[in-house]
Amino acid sequence: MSDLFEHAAAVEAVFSVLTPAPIERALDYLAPAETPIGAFVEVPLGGRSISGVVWGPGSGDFARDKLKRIERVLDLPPMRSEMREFLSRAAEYTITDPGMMTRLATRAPGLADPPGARKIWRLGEGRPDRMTDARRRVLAVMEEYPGLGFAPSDLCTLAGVSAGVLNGLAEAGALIAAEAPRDAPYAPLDPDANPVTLTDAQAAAAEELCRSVAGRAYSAILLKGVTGSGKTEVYLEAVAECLRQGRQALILLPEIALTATFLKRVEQRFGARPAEWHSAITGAERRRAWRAVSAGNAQVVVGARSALFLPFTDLGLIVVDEEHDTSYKQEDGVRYHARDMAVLRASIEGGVAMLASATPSLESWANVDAGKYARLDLPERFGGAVLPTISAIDLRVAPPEPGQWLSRPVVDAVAERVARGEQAMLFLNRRGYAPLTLCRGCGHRFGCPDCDAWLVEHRFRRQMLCHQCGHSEAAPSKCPSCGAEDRLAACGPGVERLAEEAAARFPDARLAILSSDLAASAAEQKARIDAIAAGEADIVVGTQIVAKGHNFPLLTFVGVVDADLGLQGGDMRAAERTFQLMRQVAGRAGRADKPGSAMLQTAAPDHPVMRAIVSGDEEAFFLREAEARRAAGAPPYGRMIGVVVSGRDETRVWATAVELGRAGDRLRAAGCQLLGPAPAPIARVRGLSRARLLIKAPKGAPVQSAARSWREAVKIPSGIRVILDVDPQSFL
DNA sequence: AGCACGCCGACT
DNA sequence: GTCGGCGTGCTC
Repeated sequence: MSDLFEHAAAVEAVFSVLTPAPIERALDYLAPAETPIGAFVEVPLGGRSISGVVWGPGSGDFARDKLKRIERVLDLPPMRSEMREFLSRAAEYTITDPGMMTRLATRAPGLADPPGARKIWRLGEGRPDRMTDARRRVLAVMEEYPGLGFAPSDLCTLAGVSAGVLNGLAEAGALIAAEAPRDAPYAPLDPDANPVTLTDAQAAAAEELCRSVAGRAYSAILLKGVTGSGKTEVYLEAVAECLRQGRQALILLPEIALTATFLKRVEQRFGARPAEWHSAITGAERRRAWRAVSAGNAQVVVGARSALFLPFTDLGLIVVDEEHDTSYKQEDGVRYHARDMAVLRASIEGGVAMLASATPSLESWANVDAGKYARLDLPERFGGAVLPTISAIDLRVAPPEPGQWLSRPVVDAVAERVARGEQAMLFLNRRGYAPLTLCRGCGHRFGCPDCDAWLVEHRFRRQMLCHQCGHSEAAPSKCPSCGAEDRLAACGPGVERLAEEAAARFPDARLAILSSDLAASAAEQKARIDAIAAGEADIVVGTQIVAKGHNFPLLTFVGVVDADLGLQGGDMRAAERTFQLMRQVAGRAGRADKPGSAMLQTAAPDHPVMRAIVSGDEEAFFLREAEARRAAGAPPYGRMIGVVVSGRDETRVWATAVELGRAGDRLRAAGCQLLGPAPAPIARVRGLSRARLLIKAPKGAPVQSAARSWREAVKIPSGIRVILDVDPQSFL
């Protein structure tokens, strides 16, 4: 009898399970019929056991008698349908396998472990008979934090001992094993803990944002505020409203380095520390955050782009801070753009996507123009400060002296600031001493042996470096081709050479150079920046690392040595990137009581970018750029898929026109439009090669399989990577 | 992604 | 004669 009942209870059904493997579709498995859709499970696959998510009812296209059984259902809340839809659509859009996308959503350690207690060590009364150095170190750590318990692994790390030492101490009673609750809860955040006083402009913007959040429905808003306008205070008001609504909020930051100070700010505003999520947090913290988000107990998460894949239960707001920042584009592994995925997720969750920036991306300008995003402006700098005045210096009219790079007006401006005891900055976005070295005897040019770039001389390091592939060699004393000595000529400037010129021009000024390769560590870099901010330099010579984040309160002048630099090289985004970089760099100059100024040395002052930077009419500029993109079918107006091919091999012919043509025909047959440049150059690539096939594909086109067949057709040799490059589009 | 199967070079 | 390189293909 009871046997019969048990059989009746164990009715099995077929489910499709998505595994974190690059398989195009979910696989069918048997499981008890009552297994919930979305359940986190373990399944057998290819002889081993891996995690998976029950994606839906079985497809039925695999013989039922060949199906394997789900091994285990994990003790976790099932993945919500919104999350499954998000992952499916994100995978579809980025042309990755849904399993690989799901992998991003299940990356937390110990998810399969039962919730419960974990073992910790506490300090006991006993002491071992024999005291060793290692034992002393352990006890010293314990005594430094009296009353605290330590996880075994943490204690080992802190004391620099192996696990055996702890066991010895435990035997002597010096350490006592105890249990601590796993995953301590996050302290509740109070939206009204520490309200800040806002300016009228801030208050008006905050009110509008709060209205959107209170609407509990999808919307996307571009919050445009110049540097120093107090964007953060404003969007934290929206976070406060989200808390009042009882919904979760996610704040994305482009760089991990920014999270520590940001967390303090949030803690200050809401009275408790929010959850933190990025690649640098510990395993325990990761597990804690994932579980708390999943249970709805983490109200606010501050994190990097990967935080988009956390299992929120009710996500009411996603803030994308510095939305134009290129680090939101994930380039390795699964490729996605966090800004666009944030908008997608908000639209599925019924929440608000808030994109904040002083220099919005072209995509966001275009989406505002198309009515897809609302726009809110914070026009003033906090405290009534004004933006620096920006002017262009026509290098054809005011050329620097031969062998020099600074024009008269820039030299005069620097001299004036230095004389007044203020700080001046010279900006050149090129590392090293000179971008090209050649022999005046025989004309030999120093090129990279591994790729097709020139070697850049780095005089401080006494090396020749390839900025493309990283190759380095010692700086030469004579020409390797003709053997001539003293005939090597450095062509063009890098920051090091610029610093040399500045030192010669201003021998009494204190000079500082900021370049990513001149600091041994991140800590040293920060120390250098802090020293400059504190006034320990009169003239700062720097590359683009000066453009981001760091504040230089004494700086009142910025001279851009070569404003045209970024416009070379046919990058689709060259103009908008130049605009953003110039505005960010120029924006470093000036403060509330002392307006700054910036000069851009350019050979093309009539170029639309230069005119836009000088006039400040960025909306018109970006919309014109967007129009050009529309004409080319480029993002954000067409889904653009590039097949990027790169490798380091010496490769002969491995992509022929015929083979490309076949793949091309398939794509054209599917309604795709192939845009140049076609990857024909691949056929004659030497060294590190990059070629790009741009495809404008209509929705639903079989791009994935076409790209695969292309890859198969061209018989790409080993060592060559083929990746699909997906550019952003707007959702809805 | 893993992992097994499978076909060509340098070794006990 | 094998060990082992990683190219190709499959996983319910």
